[in-house]
Amino acid sequence: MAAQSVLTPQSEDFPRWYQDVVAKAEMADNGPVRGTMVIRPYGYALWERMQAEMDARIKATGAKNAYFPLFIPQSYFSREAEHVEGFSPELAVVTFAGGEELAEPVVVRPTSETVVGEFMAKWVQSYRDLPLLLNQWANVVRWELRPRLFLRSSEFLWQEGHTAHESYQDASAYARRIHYEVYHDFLVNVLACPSYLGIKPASERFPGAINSMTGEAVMRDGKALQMCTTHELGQNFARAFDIYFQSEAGVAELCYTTSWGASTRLVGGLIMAHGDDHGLLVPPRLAPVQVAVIAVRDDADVNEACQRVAASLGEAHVRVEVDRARGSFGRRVTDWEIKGVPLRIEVGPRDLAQGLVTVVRRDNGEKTTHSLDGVAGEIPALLERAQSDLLARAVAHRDAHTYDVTTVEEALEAANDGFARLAWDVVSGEGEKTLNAQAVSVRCLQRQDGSLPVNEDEQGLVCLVAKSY
RNA sequence: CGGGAAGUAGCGCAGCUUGGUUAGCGCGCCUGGUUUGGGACCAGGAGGCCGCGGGUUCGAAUCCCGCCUUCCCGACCA
Repeated sequence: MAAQSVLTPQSEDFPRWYQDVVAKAEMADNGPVRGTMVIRPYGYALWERMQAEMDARIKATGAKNAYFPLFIPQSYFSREAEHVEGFSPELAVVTFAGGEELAEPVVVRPTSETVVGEFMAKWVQSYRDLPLLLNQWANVVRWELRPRLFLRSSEFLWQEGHTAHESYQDASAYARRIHYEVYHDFLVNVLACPSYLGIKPASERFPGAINSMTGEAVMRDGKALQMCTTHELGQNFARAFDIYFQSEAGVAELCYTTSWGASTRLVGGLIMAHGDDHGLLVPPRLAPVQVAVIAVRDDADVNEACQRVAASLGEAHVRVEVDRARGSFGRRVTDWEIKGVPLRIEVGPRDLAQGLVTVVRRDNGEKTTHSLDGVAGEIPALLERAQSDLLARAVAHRDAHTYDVTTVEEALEAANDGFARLAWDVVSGEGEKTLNAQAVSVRCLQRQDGSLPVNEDEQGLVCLVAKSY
């Protein structure tokens, strides 16, 4: 029966494969306005799972959710020189509303440091009010020149954290905590995406930040994708928005602030980090549907057995969906594969006659036979094994596509297939320009042991360079 | 925003070069039946401002101009 592949093979045309997956897995459609995106239920379910996992981690660091307005006075942006310069080109500005020209144009938020800063200034009076740890789940708008579903849309969904602290040390420590305990932990343990953590070189820094940290993942085609970002804003925004507090000694002092975000781009990252020619591959801990219980035939006994298995899985807190036999078996199997559901339990009359069902792993195609009564109990362990195998595969892929080199020329060569790692001294300055001219950028700087530097001034740093999305 | 490609049914495409009556095909969709252990089959059926606007012409999917959108490669970027 060997059907022709439903998706364009990755090796033939990776961008086309990506679009095929987005469409065939029913994740998203282009919106009517350039760069906008309609997120379909399956795509949104994936995002909701990401939200749930990240939200729990964010709250565990002590931050609380709040919500700030979509519209920001344009004047707020001019208060921080680098910020306005960095964001001006991609702002959407409302100049006309309620039937008339507005006295002051209103910006549709591209990020909320400014408006949050304004209110932090109001809420922070004393050192006792610090740290102030806020997060919001919101949409933002950036008028991007080259949109791609999930990876870069004019409007996207994200979380943005904003915090204010007494000291540089406290702000810096908290930012690093977010980077490790929220983002890195989520990326590794849920998304199974082992990304490189590092700091951005000055050229790639967030407008207004004194330091930007990033998590850079390796996609299946070897390109880089920034999965998250954490900024130390120093006192830049505190100064611009008068975020002062009175210290224990009774002196007015400027706060240190941070901001950090992860967006619906992660859905694109999920696709490109794990997907294969059969479609998406969703790590079990993330999957909105972890197990599809598939009725091979629309038969009373089969359906009853499916319901029983699904019910026991539900009791074991496994996210499960039953696929009754409406349509051909092969078609339904293919559809679940495209959506990347980690496990299928196939229930058919032949197996059932012996009290058996078949379990199939999406990641490696492995089929195993289990007893109808016992299968539900074995699923959690199978899901965990699939999760760790997926992570191991991603680590191997990352390592296989990371090349230690010594010159800018070698780095350029390596960037055709992945990341190049080399001494930052070699690249800093002219080298970075040379790389940029070939669409290769410095993704991040690390210490030699892979840990996060304090800043770019540290000696002996290495940089990871790659082509990126 | 620069360079390239493309917009014809939900999706993928043919038709356009050389303008000419009711615009085709495959998949999908609907109805009925047979099916269902890896994208099923038969029969019948629905579905089109040929991206939008203007122009040329007796006549435009087809030729010309403008715009919009999508895709690829860059610059901007989560």
